[in-house]
Amino acid sequence: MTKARSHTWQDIQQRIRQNITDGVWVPGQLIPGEVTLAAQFGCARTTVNRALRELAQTGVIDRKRKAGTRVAMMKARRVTAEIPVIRSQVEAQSQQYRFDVLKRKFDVPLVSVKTAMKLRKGSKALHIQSIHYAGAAPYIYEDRWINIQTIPQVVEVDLGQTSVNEWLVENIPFTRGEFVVEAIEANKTVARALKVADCASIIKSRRLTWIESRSVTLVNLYYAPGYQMKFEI
Amino acid sequence: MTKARSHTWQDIQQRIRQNITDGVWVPGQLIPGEVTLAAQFGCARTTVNRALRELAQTGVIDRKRKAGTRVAMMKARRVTAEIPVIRSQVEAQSQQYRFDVLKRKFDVPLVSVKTAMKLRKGSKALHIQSIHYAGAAPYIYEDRWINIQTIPQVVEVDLGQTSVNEWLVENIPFTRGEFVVEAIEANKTVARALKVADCASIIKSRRLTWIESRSVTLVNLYYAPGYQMKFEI
DNA sequence: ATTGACATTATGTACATACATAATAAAAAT
DNA sequence: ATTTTTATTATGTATGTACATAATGTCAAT
Repeated sequence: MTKARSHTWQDIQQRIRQNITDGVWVPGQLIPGEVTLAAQFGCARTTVNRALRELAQTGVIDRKRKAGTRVAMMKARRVTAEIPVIRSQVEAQSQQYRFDVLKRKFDVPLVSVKTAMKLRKGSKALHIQSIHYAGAAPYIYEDRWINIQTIPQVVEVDLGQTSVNEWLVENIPFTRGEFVVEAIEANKTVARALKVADCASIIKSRRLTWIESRSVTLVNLYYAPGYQMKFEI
Repeated sequence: MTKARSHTWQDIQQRIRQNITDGVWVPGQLIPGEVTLAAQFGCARTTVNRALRELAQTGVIDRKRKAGTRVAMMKARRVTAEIPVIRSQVEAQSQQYRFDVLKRKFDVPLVSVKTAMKLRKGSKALHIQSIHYAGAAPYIYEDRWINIQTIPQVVEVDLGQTSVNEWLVENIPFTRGEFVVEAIEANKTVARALKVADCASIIKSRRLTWIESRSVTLVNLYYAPGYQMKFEI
């Protein structure tokens, strides 16, 4: 019996992981309870609990009260990505960042935008269109709507200096939302903005964020051809 | 003084969140220490710790020993998605799932594949190409390489019954890897497989997974036009 | 002024204990 | 046989205590 005398939850977690990757516990199988494991590893139950809790969070195991803990079937994999502000993305490639605001205007949004953002009938929203450049080349074309009911302060922001995006992430600290990615053929507007052919395949992302039940902003981003979105598994 | 007499870490977390969204604590600001907060909320420090720990994990706050805790500047947003097995995706749309294996063969992979998977020079890998259908329509075209050094058992699997993907997720429990998404124009092979025009814009994803330092599989998926990939923020 | 030793401090963790809660199994009532 | 009630059990959480660790500031030695 080798005694690795470290009872950090990370160590316990590692040993549990080991049992799974080594096939000691196979997917679907019930693993020993917390008390048993604690005794086995010679640590407190709370430590085992912490180790298991984080494994459940990342989807390696499934836990249910009374039913116990079993190795996940992994019907789904969780992928995650850090989506930095565009400036950082560009500068990370050691390229010069620059952006142009093409339009900044209060508009009555399209019905699709209005319903998505739960805007009141007839109310206007701030509509901003801009191009982000990496060096001389267009990098991303941005088409954004902002709910000025939720964020009235945004009206005062000087867009010559900071992009709305950066202003928002620095001043509106906590939002939730959805992020949808699809492939499209560039339409005329987008093609002209990104300086690509009309039928070019590009990634479009659509992000809608909320504070509580109030929409903040709806952003459509059109990425220049060749853009890769990277995730971790 | 209203006393919400619940000291669950979720409640404490909610109240801390509230302070951030309400602008009581602005981005970059140092917030009170754990002991202070515990006294304020009338709970144990460990409970505050749990609440703050999870907030740090999701990137709402930044913590450093001795330096204290401050509201994050949110330079980047974390997005996550559940990527289910294709069968589940199709069946979730209440459509019939079916797949065809076009090719299943041991090949010496291209150099790009070989280096990405860290395969030994000249060694073969299992190469599988298949089409996944949603109802009658092609849904995803799959081009996969499997490292048979890592997963020798896969050679025995009957591909008529279960797709390799499903077999892998059910039998190889714990892998890490990367997942890259981009927009491409369908080439001849893909276009024929998905029954779309040659220049059609489609999403291509490339997933490479590892067990420890041994590659498991490299999968290129080509999604039918219109496919949307959804993430949570 | 710079370096190094040391104290200070806020977060991080481990543990024992106690109780809460959800899901299940067993027992009782219909 | 079916439903309802009750007990059981494994996970989930809260707390006090103790100590670990990393980062910072302080003060003395050079």
